[in-house]
Parts: sequence; C-alpha cells; structure tokens
Amino acid sequence: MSDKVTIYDIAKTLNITAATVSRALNNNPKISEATRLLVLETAAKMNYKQNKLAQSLRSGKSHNVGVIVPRIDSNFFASVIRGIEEELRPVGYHVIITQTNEDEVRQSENITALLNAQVDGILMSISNVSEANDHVINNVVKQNVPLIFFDRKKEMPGVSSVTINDFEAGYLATKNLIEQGCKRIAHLTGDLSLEIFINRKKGYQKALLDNDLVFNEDYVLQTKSSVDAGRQAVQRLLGLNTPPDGIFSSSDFAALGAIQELRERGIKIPKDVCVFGFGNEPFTRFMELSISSVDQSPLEMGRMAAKVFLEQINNTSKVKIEKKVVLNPELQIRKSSTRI
Amino acid sequence: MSDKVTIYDIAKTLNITAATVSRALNNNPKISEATRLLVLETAAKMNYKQNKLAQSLRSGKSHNVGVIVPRIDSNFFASVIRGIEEELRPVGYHVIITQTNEDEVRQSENITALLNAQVDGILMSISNVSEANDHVINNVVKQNVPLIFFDRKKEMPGVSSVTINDFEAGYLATKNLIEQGCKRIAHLTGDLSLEIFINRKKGYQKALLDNDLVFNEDYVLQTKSSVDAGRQAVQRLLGLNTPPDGIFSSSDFAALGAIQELRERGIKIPKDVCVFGFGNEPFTRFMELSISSVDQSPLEMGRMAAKVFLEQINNTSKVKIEKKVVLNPELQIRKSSTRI
DNA sequence: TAATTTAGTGCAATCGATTACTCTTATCCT
DNA sequence: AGGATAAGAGTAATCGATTGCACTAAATTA
Repeated sequence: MSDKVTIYDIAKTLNITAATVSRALNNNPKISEATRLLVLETAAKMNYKQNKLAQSLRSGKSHNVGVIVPRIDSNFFASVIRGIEEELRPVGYHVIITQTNEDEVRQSENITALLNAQVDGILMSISNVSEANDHVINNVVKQNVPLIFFDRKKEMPGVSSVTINDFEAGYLATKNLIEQGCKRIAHLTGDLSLEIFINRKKGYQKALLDNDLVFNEDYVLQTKSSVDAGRQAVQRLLGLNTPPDGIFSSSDFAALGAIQELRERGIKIPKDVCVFGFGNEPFTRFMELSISSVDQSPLEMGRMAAKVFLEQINNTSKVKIEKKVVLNPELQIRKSSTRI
Repeated sequence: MSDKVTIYDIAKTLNITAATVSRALNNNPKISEATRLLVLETAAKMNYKQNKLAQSLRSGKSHNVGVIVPRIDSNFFASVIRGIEEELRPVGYHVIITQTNEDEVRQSENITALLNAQVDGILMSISNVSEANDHVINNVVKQNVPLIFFDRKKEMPGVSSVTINDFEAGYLATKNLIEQGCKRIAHLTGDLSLEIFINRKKGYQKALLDNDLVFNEDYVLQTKSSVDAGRQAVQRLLGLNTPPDGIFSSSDFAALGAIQELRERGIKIPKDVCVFGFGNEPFTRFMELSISSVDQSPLEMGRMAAKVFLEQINNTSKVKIEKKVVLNPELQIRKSSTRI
C-alpha cells in the first residue's frame, strides 16, 4: 500500500482506462462531470501522486531550473537564490542549485549535468571566462535552453542578464569618498576577467577624472574577497610613499580587513582614511563603525532573473528575447565614509 | 541540429538498434569493443546528451534530493546547503531547494511537490509542528522516501536526523556566563514547539541548577531571531526589579539587538552584562565588540545529513536505518562574555 | 424516421532509456 | 563433422502520463 499509485491503478479500480483518468485529473472538458468527480475522489482515496517525471518526459518540460553560483554560503548569492525561489515556486518550478567554487571545471560539469537533467533554464553568475567554458555555455544556447546571467555576466548573443550598474556604483562610491575630502583614493578590485570588476573600476576612474584627481596605478590592487586579503592590501598601500586617504573596495570583506588593519596601526577611520565597501553584507550595517557599502538588491535581482526566465519560456514568437536588465545600485552611506 | 539527439538517432546513423547504443554507452560487456568505440565516437560527434528524465522514469531514481529550509538567506542554512551540495554533487545528485518562510502551508506544499517530483530523499529543517504537517511528513515515510532532519528535527519513528547537542550548547554557554561571574542570567528563547529551543533552554536551566542559581521565569523571554526583537527583550528585562547581569540568547541577531540596546543605555558589556549568542553568524566575529556564540558547524551538518541520506539509499537490507547524529557544539568565546 | 451531430471513452502511440529474453553466427571440443 | 557453447546484437516490454484518432450510443435535426 505504500508503493506508488499510478493512473493505471485508478483506472483498474474504476474499470475505465488510464486515458480517462488522465483526462479527468486534468479537467479535460470531454469528461463527464460524474466520471471526473469519481476519479478525483478515488485518486484522493488511493493517495495518488502525480509522477512529474513521466509528465516531464512526455511534455519535454522538467519544470526545473538550474542555478549556478560560485558558492551559496554568501549573503549575496543566498539572497539572490531566495528571490529566484520565491518567484518560481508559485508557478510550479523547482530550483536546483549548484556551486562552482570559482572552479571552471566544476562550472562546466554543472552546466552539462543540468542540461542532461533537462532543466528548462539556467540562471547563473559566471565564475570564470575561459575557452572551455565558452564552449559549454554556447551549448546551452544551442540547445535552446534559456540562459540568464545575473550579477556576473558575459556578453553573449541571445543571452539575457540581470545586473546592477557597476559602473555607476563605482562612480558614486568614489564620488562619495571625494566629497568627504579624500584626494588619494585606492581601489581594491577583483578578478578583472569579470565585467563587474572592470566596470566598478571604470566608474572609479571616471569619478577621479571628473574631479581632477590623478589616477594612480599603484592605488589599484587586485584583492580577493576576504578579510585577510583586505589586510594585506592595506599593508601594501601603507608601504607607498604617499599612502591613500580613501579606499573603495569592491568587496565588503576586503573593506573590513582594510579597516581592521588600518585601525591596528592607529589610523583613524573615517578621519584619516575613508572606506567604502561593496555588497552590503549584513555585518557592514551591524558594526559599531558601520561600513559604507553599495547595495546590490540581491533579492530583487533574483526575482528579476526569474521573471526574465519566465518571459523567455512564455515567448511563443520565434524571435529570441535578449533582455538586459540593469538595476540601480544604492549607496548605503555609513560611518566609515562620513567625516562630518 | 540543435534539437535533442537520442540514442535512436545514433542507432539510425550507425544502422544498429537503440538497445545496442544504450549498452555501448553503459559499457555493457556484451558489446564488442569495436561497436562500443564506434558508438561512443558517434555520440560525441552528434553531441548526444543523455536524457536523465527518461533514465529516471525507467529506473525510478530521479537523482534529485529535496532540501526544505525556513529560508535560504541565512548564513546557517546557506552553509548547511553548501555542505549538502558538496557531498552529493560528486555522486551525481542534484539538490532542489525550497523555502517555507516558517509557513506550515508552504512547508506541506513543498513536501508534496517534492514527492511528486520523485525526489530520492528529503533533507529538511522543520519549520512548524502541527497536525497537518505531521500528516504530510508521514506521507514521506510511508512512500519510503528517505527523510533526514537537520538542526530542527521532530522525533519520528524511522526518520534520521543530524543535529547539534543543543542541551549541551545551552549548558556550556550558560556555564561560561556563570564563570564570568554572572548571577542573574536571562535567556532569550525561540519557538518552544521546536526541540532545539526546548533543549537549549533545558541546558540553560541545568547549568543554573548545577551552580546553585535560581531559575527565574521572568528571565526567559520568547524572542524572534531579529535585532529588533533582541532590543525589545532587553527593554522588558531592564524593566524588572532586578535586571539580569548576563544574557544567553538562542539567536545571534537577538543578541546583537540586546547589545545595541544595552549600550545605548550606557550599560557596559561585558563589565555590567555579559552576552552569549547562538549560531556564530559572521558578524559576531567581525564586530569590534565581538560576540560570543555557539558554533553549530553548519557545513559539517550539511555534509553529515548528505552522508546519512546516502547510507539510507545504499542500504539494501530490509531493516530501516534510523540514525541520530548529534554533533558537538563549539563555543566561540569572545569579548561580549569575557570579563578578564 | 433517417441522417447527423455530439458527448464520453477507448485505443494505441509517444516521450527516451533500459533490459530480459531471443536469435544468429562463429568458435570450440571430441 | 556434428553438436555444444559463447559472443554480439535484435525484439519488444517497461517506466507513467498524455493525446490524436477512432468509436459507440444518445441526442438533435430535417
């Protein structure tokens, strides 16, 4: 009695065919009301559960989407996923999550595995841009599986994306530091093969330019998104002849490390050095010396990505939709960059 | 050329049958080496992708597991999920995540949807214990779908679980406060229909008892896991005739709120009041006044839950495994509870 | 009343992969 | 050389749900 009940079992019980049962369960108008009710009742009585796998095989739709992120245990990605799940669950989609750990091999494997699993779409934040990956990603497009990038994207024909305006974010954060009187602003950047970091840096540079500040290559350090990396970056910056008086970090964790290192050396924040982070991690708000940061509205980003996916799915025309949604970053200006 | 290639297509190309192709792809020894290689080569050339749905339908194994959590955008749950994914990906399982938002209706819906999707197992942290839910959860067991609780469990026959020793955690945290000289220790608890909160509270009580401190009902406040709730709790505690000199909170967020409220009122931490949190959220470590907290090793918990699931799956004997894994909590003693 | 429509079901193929069973050949042994 | 065995491949059923087409009987129309 525990073993799976199928429409055939119901059919046998009622002495009708599975076709009729299927139609009844799907409210097909060709079925008499009496039969329909009888089937529904019997199905409930027998504890019938629809086998989605069979349905998926037949329809070619798995009602699953794959999500690929570098890692899920980061506030940003977890929030994006939350947004995706909340948007897709009500319309009957399940969310499969996979992590790459920034490893391009795992990224390829994940994509392939998701395609094999017949997901109806892939939402991903790219980890790595390499030839091998390009090939696999192109496979997705070739197989007509909707692909949506969020946050970390890659310019590709036929692929939609949801990002924030990283250029603007970099520009505004830097401008904020300038307005606080910073003249020598350093920038902790990330993996420059990724558009987000390129754009944040460009915004930073443009803000300097617009305010007649010189751009100094020595002030730009490639830094991992970790507290330690932030500390090390500051160590290097303090070794320069003219150390910076402002830091725009493209990672909150690096910003935190920077702050810790600066304070340990007796440098006052924001008096001597102002710091601006990126990502609006929860701790930036919680610190006694709260850290200014750029909010990327991850929840909204996830929701948007899901919506774009649904649009693609429901797009009946032959013309492929290629939508580029750009969300506005929001500055959270806090103590670490507020001198007045 | 973009459309799905099946084994029938390969078969037609090579003028053999699909059965042979299938055997060749599965390294069935009954196939000649020559044919095998030919098939493999052709499959690669035609960009063949195995349709897991079809395979799943036939085998009755979806190679998907469902994970149900209250919400994914919490460091704890995200880390658990990370652990689950890392353990299951290498063995070919996909992880479907769903959230309940602590809503019992959504919880039931999610369970049902996952069962319909034919998941091979469900790993969940229970949100709510009610009659309706009991019924649905029992369904899982009845259908012989391995069910593993993590963190928030419910005692049920035939169901495995991975938790930390919450009693011990509550005991040790409270003991730490006592050792720091606290005599009047308050406890911010959670939803007392959940075992975790009951056990933490019991540990707290036992520690008081063992150290000849009186248990005062007024010192126990049911508090949501949020900064605001923590603040409110402190407001109420300070209204008592003899306010506490120590707080053991079963939530880091509430602990943070408590600290903020106390400090705003000029109460010194840890001098006047010591505070101990629960969960080891990242910010507890990052604060200048770092917050003592109980670490639940979420990554390990996720890994363990996944391992227990795999054991169940691979258990060929008819005897059901019912495994209760209890991890040891680890105190992270920090400034908020260190007077010396 | 005869012809035609319609409501309600059944039949059987399909989605793609797997596998127990059957059937050819080729090889082996005495 | 004749029969036994094995190697390699084909046939067809199966997993569960869906759906175009066919069919029957009742209802409608002329």
